[in-house]
Amino acid sequence: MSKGEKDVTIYDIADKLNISAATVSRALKDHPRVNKNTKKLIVKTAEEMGYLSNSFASNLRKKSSNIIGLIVPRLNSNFMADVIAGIEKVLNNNNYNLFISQSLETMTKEIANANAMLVNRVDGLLVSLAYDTTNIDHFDPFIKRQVPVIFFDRVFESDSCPQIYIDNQKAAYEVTSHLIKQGCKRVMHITASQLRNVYADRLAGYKKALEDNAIKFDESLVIINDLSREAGIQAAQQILDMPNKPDGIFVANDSCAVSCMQTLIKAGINIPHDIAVAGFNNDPMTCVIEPNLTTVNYKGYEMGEVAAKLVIDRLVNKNEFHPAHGVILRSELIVRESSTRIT
Amino acid sequence: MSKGEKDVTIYDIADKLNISAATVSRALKDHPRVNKNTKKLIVKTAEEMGYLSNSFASNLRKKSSNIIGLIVPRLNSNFMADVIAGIEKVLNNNNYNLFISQSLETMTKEIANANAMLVNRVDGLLVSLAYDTTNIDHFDPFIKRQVPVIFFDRVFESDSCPQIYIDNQKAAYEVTSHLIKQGCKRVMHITASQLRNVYADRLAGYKKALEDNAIKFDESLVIINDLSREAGIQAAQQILDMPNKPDGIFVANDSCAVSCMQTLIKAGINIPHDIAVAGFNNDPMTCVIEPNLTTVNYKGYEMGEVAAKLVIDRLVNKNEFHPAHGVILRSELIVRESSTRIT
DNA sequence: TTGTATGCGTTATCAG
DNA sequence: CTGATAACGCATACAA
Repeated sequence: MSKGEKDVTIYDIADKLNISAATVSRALKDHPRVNKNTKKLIVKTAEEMGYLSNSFASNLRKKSSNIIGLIVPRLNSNFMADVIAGIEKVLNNNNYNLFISQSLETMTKEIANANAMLVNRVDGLLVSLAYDTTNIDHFDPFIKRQVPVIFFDRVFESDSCPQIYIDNQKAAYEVTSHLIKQGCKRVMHITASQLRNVYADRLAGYKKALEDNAIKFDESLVIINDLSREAGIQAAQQILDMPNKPDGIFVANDSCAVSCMQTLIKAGINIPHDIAVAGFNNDPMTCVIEPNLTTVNYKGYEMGEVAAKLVIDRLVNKNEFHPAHGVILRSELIVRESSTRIT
Repeated sequence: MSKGEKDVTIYDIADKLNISAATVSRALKDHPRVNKNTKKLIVKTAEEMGYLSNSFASNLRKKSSNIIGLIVPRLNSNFMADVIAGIEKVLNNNNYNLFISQSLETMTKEIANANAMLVNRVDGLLVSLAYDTTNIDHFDPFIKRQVPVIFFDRVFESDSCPQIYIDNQKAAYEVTSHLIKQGCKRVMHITASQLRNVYADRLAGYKKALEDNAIKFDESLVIINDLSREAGIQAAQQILDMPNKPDGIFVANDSCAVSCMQTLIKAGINIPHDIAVAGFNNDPMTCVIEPNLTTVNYKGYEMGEVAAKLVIDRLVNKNEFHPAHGVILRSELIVRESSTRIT
């Protein structure tokens, strides 16, 4: 071991100042009952000696890490970036750190991530679920240890875990109704794993809108894929092969909607006149594609803030009764040219 | 404290089995010199009792966390997503965990992130610098403590920190030469903070290409901004106001290039015929904009892998001499319609 | 306001 | 192969 110098501890500071380590510890934690002058002196010498509190020891003693874990399907979306920014702001303001990981949409990796969070003893966990997660047993160890687990966006019904999300059914209802109002008679819906509330609810909202407009639900107009760019291209090809094409498409996310649109346009389809298209999420890409994509906007930043506040609240008021179990946030339909037939 | 049950420790397991805690510890760490049967028994009872190793204690004892820190300017780019995926793969295979944070392009936040990493005692640090970072003093504490710090993409010249990047000057030279070959006489360059190698080098490559083509460098054809979407729009407006417009633009990233292009097109400029445009990074957006954007591609995944391997190597071969100080990765020009005038 | 003493849960050393 | 024991560095109950 060629350690340059051994780490400075509170004992080293205590020795140097001829006081007890306890006083040093208290001073550095800004404990109220310690003499102002000695406190100042201790802080100063600690600085001078290059002291760094050993979080391992401190955590061991306090049995808490001040770290919040975050597990999301993917990091590289604008929505998730906003969520994380919101979470970070709140956590930083409350002296917590954030431990981030992504499941890449697989339950296997989600479980691995959860285990890493467990091993590293996060004080709380914020989760948005992967596509194929069928159960949430991997979060049981947290619940058993009283570590709050909070779901956001892609939630899971569970008494032990608060949930934060938007009214996906209502949003999808609005999108579909809008397409119908624009004259669409055969609206297709492209979405993802029905295991996830966000996609199941959007399908439900789509169905409800059809029903309310006296349009019979047609199973063959629903495509379930992974909403990737490639899946959008494939879906478009499938549509192009249909003898009786849809005249409207509601895609459950923007990037898939965009690649689908591109492929249709290349094949000579006029959007919105032959087929009107709408997406979901209000990704910046929606304003790059021509015609600009109609979509649903909801604020990730706010969702992140709410999630972080909620976990902190659980941590601070550990033994209190928490009535609020779910928080529903606002979303809004943004109509653009990809679906505008009537002006 | 209403802790459901106290955490199970190796002592609890030892008591139950009437053996020593030392043996339990060894068995759980798969130490070779422990009886196969007792080992099996210990592992089984640990499982049954819901034992979870206390990483605080373990880390304290071992003086290492098996956590690698990662500080990046932003998480929400495709490039960074690839980098992170590469890092994660390598780290996971080597039993390390990843602690991610973003500086949001400010040195202030970068310093805060570094401090968090320090406090949480990461074993190594991977960094891509923020726009306005003027020095790397905030990484000194790591170096002093022999914690390896490795820069990638946005690097900083420093003897103590290995660096991984692409040859930005060469890439920019190729882009600029390409535009010139397409007939551009007045190529504009839009880039960001010259504190960062990636932007300084790209400007240098741009200048070199001009020089080699006997085009005089014109200060007024260089715009330095933050390469955001908004900056792209502003730059376009500035261009539209110019009496003597450029006939080519090389933008140092794709999202700024795209918003700039959009604004120009809306104003009636024909791309590529009035102005040819090229970006940098090969973001998916480049294939959404019409005409598709010429750009430079480089593999983030690979860069992540290399960075992670390097940090692990430093950790494993702690006291060895490490000759390789920098790694330069490959990049390639991808020509698309936004810059194609000659076919 | 300060000091003393102890334990947090592991791992490593040394002895058997 | 196993056990006893001593750190690791900090925070707190209790005593002064």
